[in-house]
Amino acid sequence: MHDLLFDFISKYVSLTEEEKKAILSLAIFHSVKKGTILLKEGEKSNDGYFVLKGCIRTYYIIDGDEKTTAFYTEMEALTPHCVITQAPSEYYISCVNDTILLVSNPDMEAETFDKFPKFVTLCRILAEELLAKQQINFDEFKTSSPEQRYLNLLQKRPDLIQRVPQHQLASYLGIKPQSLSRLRARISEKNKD
Amino acid sequence: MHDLLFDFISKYVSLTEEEKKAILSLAIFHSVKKGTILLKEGEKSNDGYFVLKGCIRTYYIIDGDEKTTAFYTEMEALTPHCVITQAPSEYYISCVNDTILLVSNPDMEAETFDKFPKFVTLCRILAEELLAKQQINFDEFKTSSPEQRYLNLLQKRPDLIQRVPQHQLASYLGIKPQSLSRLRARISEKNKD
DNA sequence: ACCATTTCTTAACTTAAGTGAACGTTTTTG
DNA sequence: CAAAAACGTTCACTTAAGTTAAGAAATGGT
Repeated sequence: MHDLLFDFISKYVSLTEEEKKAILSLAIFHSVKKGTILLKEGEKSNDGYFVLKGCIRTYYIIDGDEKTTAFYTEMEALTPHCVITQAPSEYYISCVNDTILLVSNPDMEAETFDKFPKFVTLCRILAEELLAKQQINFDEFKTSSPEQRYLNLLQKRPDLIQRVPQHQLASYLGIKPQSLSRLRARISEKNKD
Repeated sequence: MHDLLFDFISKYVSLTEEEKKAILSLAIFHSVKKGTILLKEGEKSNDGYFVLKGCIRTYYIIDGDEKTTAFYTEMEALTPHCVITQAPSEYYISCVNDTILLVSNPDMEAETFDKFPKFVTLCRILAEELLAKQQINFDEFKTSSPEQRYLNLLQKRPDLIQRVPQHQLASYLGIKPQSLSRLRARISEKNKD
């Protein structure tokens, strides 16, 4: 499990043994059961998450129903908006499957940043890279139809379609569950020919 | 013009006079005319942009027509995806209005980061903050209809509706120019009562 | 193994966005 | 200044998503 983490980090900066130890001494690993809610709307929290195994999602409750807006799987990081703004959260975070997480918080980070400036650079690069990736995602979303978005997801993250319930996928694609059902029927109708 | 920049930075970290001088000696200010193309699809570039005054946009050309996906106005930064990936750009960047830009590149940044570690922290915080803001934007986009998105824009960035042509706004809202026209007519019809 | 709940699909109907075309208006530019 | 190009609106028609409701299938808990 630790190797997964260090292999990932080594893509960005090289760590000494001392630095690896520092991470392990500070990092808090959590095993979380499917369905567990990590953060609720209205709550304040300082926890950031890094997914080592499994899948978590963010969702809103609007007019009584859930709108899932993002999924985070292996080697993806989520710093909730409320950690940045120090305001109550606008959304929920919960576990789609049994998940192993690394949980961080700003105090712990500040300490590490002081001792090992390299980590500031690591976080800067990660954040910049995520930002660019996120922008491309958003661009693709804006410039394509629900059907194209679904086909695109099928290509790029087929794992999600396996492990995530349809109604959660639907709002992720920006449509209603019934529309996703219909859209899938339409596609498999086309593929019959 | 410099004051604008330093006022902005001072929200995140405090700079000594020496550090301010370092920025000014490295920073390259550019005045750019409306319509100028800063980056074309297929080109490689290492330039990042920080908008001091005016407005720039990113757009794709898909099936022969422009799809505008983002606008950057005063005190907003854009690091093009191709700077991160070192691959040819997928999109164009051009000036919506006459604009004053601060242009940076990784070499220059690396030098500054060495001399003043404080700038690494500044960039980390900015990137993390932008990432969180961007996520909320994306969430709002996914969970609302074109009409809601337009009304939302009217509230949050009324300046854009003033200075940006309708057909650019339309793709930014994820719809066709004709649909935006109709949608606006629908809204003003409602407001007559 | 059974019941309750949640999830997924289907269908009929409504609403809004996409499409193609026409037309008036504004802006550009030679 | 005049012609051309770009832009915005409107309209009729097509296509796909939203809505409401019902029932089938899968899942979970005891």
